[in-house]
Amino acid sequence: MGQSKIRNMEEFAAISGISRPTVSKYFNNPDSVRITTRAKIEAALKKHDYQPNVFAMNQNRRTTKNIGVVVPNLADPFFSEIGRRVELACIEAGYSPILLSSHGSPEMERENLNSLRALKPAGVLLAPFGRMSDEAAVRSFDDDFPMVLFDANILDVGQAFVGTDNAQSVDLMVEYLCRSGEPPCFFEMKNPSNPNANKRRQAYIESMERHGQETRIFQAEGAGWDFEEIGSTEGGRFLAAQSFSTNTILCSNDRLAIGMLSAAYSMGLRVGHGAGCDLRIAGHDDHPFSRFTCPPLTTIAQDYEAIANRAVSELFGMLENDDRPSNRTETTFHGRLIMRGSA
Amino acid sequence: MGQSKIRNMEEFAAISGISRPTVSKYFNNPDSVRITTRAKIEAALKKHDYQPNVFAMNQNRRTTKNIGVVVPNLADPFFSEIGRRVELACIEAGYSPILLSSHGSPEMERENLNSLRALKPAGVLLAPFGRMSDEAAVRSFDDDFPMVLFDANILDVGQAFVGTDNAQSVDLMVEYLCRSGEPPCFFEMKNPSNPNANKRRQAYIESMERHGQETRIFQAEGAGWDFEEIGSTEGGRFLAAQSFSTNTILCSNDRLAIGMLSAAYSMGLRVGHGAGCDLRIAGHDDHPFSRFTCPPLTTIAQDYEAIANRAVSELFGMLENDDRPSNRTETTFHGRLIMRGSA
DNA sequence: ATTCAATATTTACGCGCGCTAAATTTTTAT
DNA sequence: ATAAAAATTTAGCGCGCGTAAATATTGAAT
Repeated sequence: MGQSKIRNMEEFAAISGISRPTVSKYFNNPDSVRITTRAKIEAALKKHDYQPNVFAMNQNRRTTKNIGVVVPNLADPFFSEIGRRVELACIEAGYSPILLSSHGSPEMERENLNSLRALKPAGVLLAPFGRMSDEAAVRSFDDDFPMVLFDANILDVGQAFVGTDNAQSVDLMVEYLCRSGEPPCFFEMKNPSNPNANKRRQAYIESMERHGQETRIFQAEGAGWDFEEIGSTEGGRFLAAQSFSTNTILCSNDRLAIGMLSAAYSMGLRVGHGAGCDLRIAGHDDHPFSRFTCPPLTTIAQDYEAIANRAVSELFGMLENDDRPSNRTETTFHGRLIMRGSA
Repeated sequence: MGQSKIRNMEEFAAISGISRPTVSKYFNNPDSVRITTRAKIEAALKKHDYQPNVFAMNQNRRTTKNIGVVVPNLADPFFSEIGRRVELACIEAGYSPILLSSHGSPEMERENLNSLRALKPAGVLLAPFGRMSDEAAVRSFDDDFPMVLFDANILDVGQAFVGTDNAQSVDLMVEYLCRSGEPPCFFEMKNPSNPNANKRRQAYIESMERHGQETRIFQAEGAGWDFEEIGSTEGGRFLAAQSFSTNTILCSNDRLAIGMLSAAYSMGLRVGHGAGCDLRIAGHDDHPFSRFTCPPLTTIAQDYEAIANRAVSELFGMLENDDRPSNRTETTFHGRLIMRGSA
């Protein structure tokens, strides 16, 4: 392919022996032109490799092929992993994902949404901060563009929500922990950065009550996204003070758990469910690195793949039907219990 | 700000009592118009909040404000961290970074560069795969756009390279390990995904020779980006077979080290430099999670901030002078030895 | 007040493509 | 073969802005 330089669609159309509007149709949808003309165009394409000017296209089209993908923090492996999958699914579907991280700052989430406006996205996939999000900004964006929320829900925002069923997943863990040893204490941040934390606490409470157990919640000070640090420092403080009333700790997420594992190690506490162990620690999310902690972390696996694919297909469903269904859907996938050494 | 809806620059110019081209000049560079007209424009801006259409701008400008940022794998915390910093530095400078991950696939690196072409980027910051990169594609891109390489170098590609001085950093570690205990074995992948690996091996060899020590290199099978998995499986295999000829292992990077820590733990080996320890393990990079391994990982910290900032400033230097200096620069920053529990 | 160069603004045109309506051709169905 | 349907072509406007060249304005020096 490709030797001569073609300036624009006009020239390319001339070369391929087809009129410009038809060539334009072809690039919008190759199936919309007659098979023979399609062949001609593609033949010319092989010899001259031309592609339409993106800016001119986007300027004149009523809708672009851009998909905004906004996550709160790409430095968190959870979001980099799910963001990655969402990105690939968009490409697969012939769209151009634009991946934006808010770097842990709700304000930048607002800025990101604002930048996206200028790109006239066909739709947006947003993993919001939740209650820390600028709700007015998010709602306003929702009014103007097709939007699907994932990971964290906001009441009535977006045409769909896709995430994990925290009630189910936490119950699974609580049930396992109660069955296999002492009932779990719950360790979390006092002011969690992620709204799932609240659902998980609630799920813990309900599950413990269902098992006839007393709830024991321990909240760490500190804000931000340095979860391991908080888990290590604050969790270590609780450990040192022997505050936990059982030997089993369910952490609100894996990153806190990793921090606590680190604290326990440094205190010489032996973590695990075997004989001679002092402590059981469990997490939630099945972070990419949880398999390699010492001991490996018992946790709940979120179905990254399913969440990403469903979020994308929900959005593309709206796009292709070109309507915004009045019935907002909420899809939650079950978590899977991953039993490893730590609990 | 902002009640009425302004369609285009024409309307906005009318409202502010200035001609459209002057308004256009203003948006290109507010300082380029007379102070009195600038005041008028900004007054109008306060009342009507308008912003120029990005697509129309980019179509007609000879150069956009887009900066392509391409990294091999955002799922690797090293790249998500350095990518993050590069991104922020670009925004700071008034440019629009477009962050693209190649998801571990050199082929997608080529595709990413290709997609970038369509966006007429003002410049590109590329962390290449190195020898696995499609060198022709990278060079061709280099011909057409200002480009700065970071993390991994390719001979004579890009107007500048910014990275870490592996010779210095590895030597620092080797020196420390030799001084404080048995000389290190070197653990790496046989077919490393990252070109720095080769430099580090070379640096290890030279440093060991300088210290009058015999070099001992152990290479793991396996390819791809699941470094922890490889470190755990293959590293564990070496450990089980007692292949290592000293009790000290320097891993080519932290992720391999994390895997090996995991293997050592599962085998009941005690890692550290204290009394009663069986093994010392050290890494390289100071991954965000290395502080929280068990034991915490002794490693070399790369200066993420400095690398990101320098790469960006090298690029913007070229952009603002609007010339491509003939003298290609290579900047490497020193690594810092981070002594923690593991070695 | 006048002059003149420096600077700012306006005029005029072009970028590359989407979209539409009407005219024409080609294909499909009868 | 013929009519109906579908696809293509012709023609042309519009999108929102950048930019070179022409013109006007400014302010300092006479």
